[in-house]
Amino acid sequence: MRTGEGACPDALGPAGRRERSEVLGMGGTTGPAAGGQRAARLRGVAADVFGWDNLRPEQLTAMEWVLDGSDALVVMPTGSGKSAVFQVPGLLLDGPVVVVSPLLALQRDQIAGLPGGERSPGAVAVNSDLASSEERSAWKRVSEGSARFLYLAPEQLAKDEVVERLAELRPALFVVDEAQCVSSWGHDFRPDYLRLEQAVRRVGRPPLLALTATAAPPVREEIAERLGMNRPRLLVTGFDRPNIRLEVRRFQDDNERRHAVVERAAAEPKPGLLYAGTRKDTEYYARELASLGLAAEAYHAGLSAAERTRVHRAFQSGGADVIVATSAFGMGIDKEDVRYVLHAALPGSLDAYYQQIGRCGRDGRPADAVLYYRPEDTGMQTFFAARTTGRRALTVVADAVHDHQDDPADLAELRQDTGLSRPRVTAAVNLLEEAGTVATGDEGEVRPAPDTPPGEAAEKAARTAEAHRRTDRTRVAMARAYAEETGCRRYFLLGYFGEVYEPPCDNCDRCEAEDVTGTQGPAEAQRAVHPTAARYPVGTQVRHGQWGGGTVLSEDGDRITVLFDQAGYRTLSLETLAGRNDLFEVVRRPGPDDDPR
DNA sequence: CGGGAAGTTCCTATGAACTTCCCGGTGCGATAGT
Repeated sequence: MRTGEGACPDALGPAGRRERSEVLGMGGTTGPAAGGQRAARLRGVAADVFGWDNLRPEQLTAMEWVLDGSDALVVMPTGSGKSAVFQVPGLLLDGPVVVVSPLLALQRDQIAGLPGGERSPGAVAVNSDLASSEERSAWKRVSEGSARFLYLAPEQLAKDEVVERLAELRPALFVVDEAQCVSSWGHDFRPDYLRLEQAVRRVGRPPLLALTATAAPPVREEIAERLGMNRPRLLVTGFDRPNIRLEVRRFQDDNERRHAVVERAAAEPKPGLLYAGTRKDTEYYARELASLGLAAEAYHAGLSAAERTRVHRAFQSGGADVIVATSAFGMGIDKEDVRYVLHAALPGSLDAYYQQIGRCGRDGRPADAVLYYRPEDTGMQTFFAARTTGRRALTVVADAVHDHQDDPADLAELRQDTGLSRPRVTAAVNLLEEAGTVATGDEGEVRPAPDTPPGEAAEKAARTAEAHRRTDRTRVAMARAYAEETGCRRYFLLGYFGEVYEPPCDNCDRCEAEDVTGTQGPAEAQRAVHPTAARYPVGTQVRHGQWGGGTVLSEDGDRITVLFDQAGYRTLSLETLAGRNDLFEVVRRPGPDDDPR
């Protein structure tokens, strides 16, 4: 977050976002707390230590929750002072604050952004970059209290010695920053994200605070559940970014698409971001744009650390016109004046898409988010969604857990027994545990559930993995549905994030197309753009004979999109459903005071 | 799941059409070698 501007971070104003916050009781019962004295103390710390003279009401509310010791999930846009929510109350708590953050570079930036000198609240990061003497001194600073904030990647908390040290220090607060990673990375890529609950329990179960800029309702629920939050309070500020113009261009031919992407990137105001689907494509587009005279740089995880740092700096300092990147680029970027985000391929989910396009137009001035789409793009995303922990690994790990029945093994021992890599063993245990066939104890030992033979355990875990695959595939399907949407794109996108929105937005290609055609459009399209008479308003609770209970996310012409609790996202044809009360029924229509999730 | 490079077939041309095979995104931490 930005510091040193002498004011509280407040990006909501300039960006023109709707300053609507919702305090949603996911279990908690109260709205903003009244406590004037607590607010005064928080304001004092904000002003004296950080130099922020104003706190926004949302920030203050969340800070009071933290001070109260409640678990809380806060969804706020990047640059809106999210970090302040733990930094300010953290200094009023009795004990160190653990901050779990996914990238070491992000940890470095945050620590560097804290006030220095005498007023420094003190912050250290412990990770594999440190020499052993540096590591010792970092821990010493935390135990002496000269460092209040301890930044860790989730992998650190998989180590017994780290957990034991922390347990002795009795942390006063446990923060999970970029908490969407729990859902997006925890299942396979970085499985230690799904073991944070164990770690929190083992360090004395301090109050939990999860922070994220982008999380659709099912992601929020997964974060709360996976972290083991206790009746968490939920604060969500408005998602809409009205200054970002939404557009999708559809192509049959790949070469035509490539030309169109290059032309657009070259013609748009600078600077911009171009997301490509593969590393190879980032190099291709960067080369093409460079040949047109643009300062274009490719960025992906295959580059050396030095090269990545160089490109990152060039972007931040304004020395690059366009960065052509894979999804590796972006987290922690805080640049105000990005004018466009183009996608040369369909992303794997709208969660990823919204996060990526959210990186333009932070100054509130007009910006473009354009998706260049081919139906074939879903192929690669479906391929990624299909990869998961295999049946073989589940069987081997379930057997190993069972063999240790009388002398339970921890993850390190299971790794030795099975010969599988650390992430694979962790992912397998996560699945077995989610399926209820093993349980992890307070010492990190993994025990089989009573009366569950290993074969059955592996079978159940495989079914759990299959359910995750199905959900991932429905996320790809939703990204595709956005690309093929015929009504207002903002309405569709915000519906995905559980936000009620009244179209037309007049700032997307579909709304503009309707304006041009006037009343000549087909009745369906008219209804899609002006669905004031929507038969199934956003938030309507429904029940489907095959897919069970769900929530309506959007209505587009003769189709509605529903998020089913078990079956994921589905698009249903109203024609098919007409008169089939046995197949489909409305359980509850949203009222004015309803939770719009 | 789909694209693209490399290999194979047609059967006696010097390329075109087909088949096979491999590849595709995110980062931590630890290890091996300078």
